[in-house]
Amino acid sequence: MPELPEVEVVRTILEQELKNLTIKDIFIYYEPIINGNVSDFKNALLNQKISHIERYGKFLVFVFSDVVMISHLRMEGKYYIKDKLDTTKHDHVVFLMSNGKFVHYNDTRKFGRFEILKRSEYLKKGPLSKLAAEPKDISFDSFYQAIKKSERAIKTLLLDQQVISGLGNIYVDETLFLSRIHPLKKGSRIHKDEAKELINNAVKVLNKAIKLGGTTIRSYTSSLGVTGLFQNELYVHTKEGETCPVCKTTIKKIKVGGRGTYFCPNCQVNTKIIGLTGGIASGKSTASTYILSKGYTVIDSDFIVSNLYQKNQEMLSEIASTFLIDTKDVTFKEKLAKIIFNDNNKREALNKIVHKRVYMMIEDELYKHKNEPIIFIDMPLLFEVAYQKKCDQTVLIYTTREIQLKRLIERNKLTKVDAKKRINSQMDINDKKMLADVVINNCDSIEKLHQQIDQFLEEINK
DNA sequence: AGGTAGACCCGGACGC
DNA sequence: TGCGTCCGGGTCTACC
Repeated sequence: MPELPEVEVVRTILEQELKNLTIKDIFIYYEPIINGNVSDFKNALLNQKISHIERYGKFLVFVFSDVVMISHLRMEGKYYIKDKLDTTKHDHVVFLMSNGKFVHYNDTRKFGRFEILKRSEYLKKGPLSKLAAEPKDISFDSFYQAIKKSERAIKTLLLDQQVISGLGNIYVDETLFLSRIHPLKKGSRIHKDEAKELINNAVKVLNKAIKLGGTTIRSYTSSLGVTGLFQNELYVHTKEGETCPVCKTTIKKIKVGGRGTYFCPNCQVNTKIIGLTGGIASGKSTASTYILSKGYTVIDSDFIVSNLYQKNQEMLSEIASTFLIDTKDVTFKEKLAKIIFNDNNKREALNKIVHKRVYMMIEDELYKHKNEPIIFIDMPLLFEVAYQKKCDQTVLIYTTREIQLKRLIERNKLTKVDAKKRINSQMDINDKKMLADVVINNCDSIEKLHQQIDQFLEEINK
């Protein structure tokens, strides 16, 4: 199956053999292989001289003076150059060249396609206009933006020629394996550093394959039927049931976007993200401490926030200029709290400044723990900021409003009025109950709380 | 509207 | 041998 490396080998050799030759005749044996009108196709090419041959992703482009012929080999397209017309069962198009040689296009499954476009617009119209750059040329930002905004599986994204071009099924599996990324991981969850690794590894995989394809091609003399040696160098693709070369775990096969997908379940983990939340004074911290003691990573968003307030000068100066307060003042946080608790617009403005930084730090934490199958994110305002869409599951630690109020007054030494205000600044706990996937009732003893958590942990590990 | 999943094309390989 | 099923790159279509 020709992928970018094979297509590049074919391009090099075809250009070598056909440059500056003129097409003298064309024989077409299977018409659907031509996109558009067949006689237009012939007329456009007859007596035209090949100036050179380009390649974009897996597309070959034969460039003539006024037109180009785009050729895609799809699954099994091959070119053979022969001294006489010598068609076999799967030859569908033959070009007679001005040096008397016959260029045979052979394609067992007839998936390949030809198309004629004007030389002046072939990059603006047709299949090449939508093609993204290939790994070695792609701008990191455009690639990262494209995957970041998508909820599609990273495997599907890497196969999408509009996201990055030149990678086929085999190369994507190999690239993901080298990058230690699960094929089903959502694009939006790919960390910046992972995106960099993906590009680097894709370049590596392709270069290696070009090298190996290049060595095979020398054994072919007049034909260009490229098979390549890369299949001997695969780590995971087609290796279902064999052991991972890194960790000896059995390689698994699944389907992603209808494509057979091979990966190592130990090296390539798709972390399950569980959002842990609760109303203020609902017992969420007790729960998260317990989960932590069971060996799970719990990312504490409150801790991240207080860290930002202590250390992130850039954020502090943004707050200072937005709210016109002195962030070096020891009572600054109390003053800020007062401002936002009485003004929804101001609270939103502060959230905007703080949240984007919190999310980035959470992503960094997730990346640090990317090999763990389950990670909790402890976030009091999870539903308020709609973070559930970034989680696989949400757990609410629930108590009644009455217990919440009582605990808050005792714990924070607040007046009833102030405690109520705090509670009211959050979403109603009963509304949260509706949004949560799992509700853990903490109206009773700590033992009962632990018991329910144990049960939950058992379930998610099934 | 824009993103996404699935059908489609085709014949060889493989399992029963 | 014969029949059914699977595979796959890019495009098209249908569906939210």
